[in-house]
Amino acid sequence: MVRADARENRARIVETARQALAEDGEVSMNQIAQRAGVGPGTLYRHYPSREALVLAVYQLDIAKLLDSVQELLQRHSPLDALRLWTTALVDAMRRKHGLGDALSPGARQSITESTYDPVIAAITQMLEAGQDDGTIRGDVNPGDFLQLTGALWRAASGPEDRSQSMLGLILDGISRGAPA
Amino acid sequence: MVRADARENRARIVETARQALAEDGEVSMNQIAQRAGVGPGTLYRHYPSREALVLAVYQLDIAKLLDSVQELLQRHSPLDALRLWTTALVDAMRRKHGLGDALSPGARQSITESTYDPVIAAITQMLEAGQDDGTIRGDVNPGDFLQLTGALWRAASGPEDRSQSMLGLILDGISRGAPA
DNA sequence: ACCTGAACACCGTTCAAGT
DNA sequence: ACCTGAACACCGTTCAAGT
Repeated sequence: MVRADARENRARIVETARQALAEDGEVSMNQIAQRAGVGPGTLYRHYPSREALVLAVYQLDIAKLLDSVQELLQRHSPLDALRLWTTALVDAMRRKHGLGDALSPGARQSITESTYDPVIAAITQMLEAGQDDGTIRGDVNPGDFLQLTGALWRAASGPEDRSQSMLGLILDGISRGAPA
Repeated sequence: MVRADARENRARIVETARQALAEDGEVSMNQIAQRAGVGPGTLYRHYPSREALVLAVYQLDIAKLLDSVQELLQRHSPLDALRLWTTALVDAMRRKHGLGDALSPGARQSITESTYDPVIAAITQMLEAGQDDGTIRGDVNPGDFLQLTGALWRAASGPEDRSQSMLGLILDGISRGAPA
């Protein structure tokens, strides 16, 4: 039986860690515990290592990203929604890789696999919105788009971040009116 | 006036750090000091921060790399020498970037600039050796080759390391007999 | 002019004691 | 069933004391 305070602590810890890690990727575990208003022992009870915590944060990031699709499509054009969403996705990928060798290869792979299907679904949804209103070409494959996202991440992690202009090129390419 | 023991300590510290960091990129400063047989204070007298030390190691790496050209050309064919040398260069680039945000952007840029000319000279030397014995095309530009090296580094730092097969493609491309 | 090593504030992590 | 917080071994870094 999981107690209510435990459930609330758990949620507050990830949320706090998400903010703290966004501000400074090197915040200490004790600082996160303090900001979340729990003892260090409680933090470790829920997330037995730094790796486990950052992994949970990444999964929360992805979950929030998936939830954001609806709102983005309501407030922006499909192309702009796709641009904002992809930028956020690349940021999350960078943070995951920021873990460096602290993350076991197996864990990294399994998390990537477990998020593949919902990510494809989100991309599909935005592409279809653009196809419906005629701003995006009908022959764009969601898997291809995700593949290009990998290139964006590599560019963003490179010597100088050229990912925004690259993303601009890609979005031009999938726009209706662009040559096939 | 710089004392003899100071000069020796300095040299032994970088060399020790080079080995220790190669074995484990997260060795502590105190461990390095102990392995080098000096007190932590001495380490910090010569290299006032972790960043300064790793920077010095990187410069030593590059220096050793430049010195190795002669020997590589004696023991291997020009193409093999170029392959081994480029692989080592990409490794050094990866280690430099492994510093992450711990390295100030200015320091990273200035070190890259200061090593540019000698690196070009080394590449030129190996290309010319291959042109002399007829195994490398005569129209290969050293700057172009170095540019491609950047792509290799990005590939090596990516999700799966494809840099060796990419390097193979590049070397095939500059071989005599390959179409222009 | 340089080296030594004890010391400082802090790190990630653990665990006995509580409720 | 869970939380607290003192404690452990260690971290990067400093600095008074020595030679």
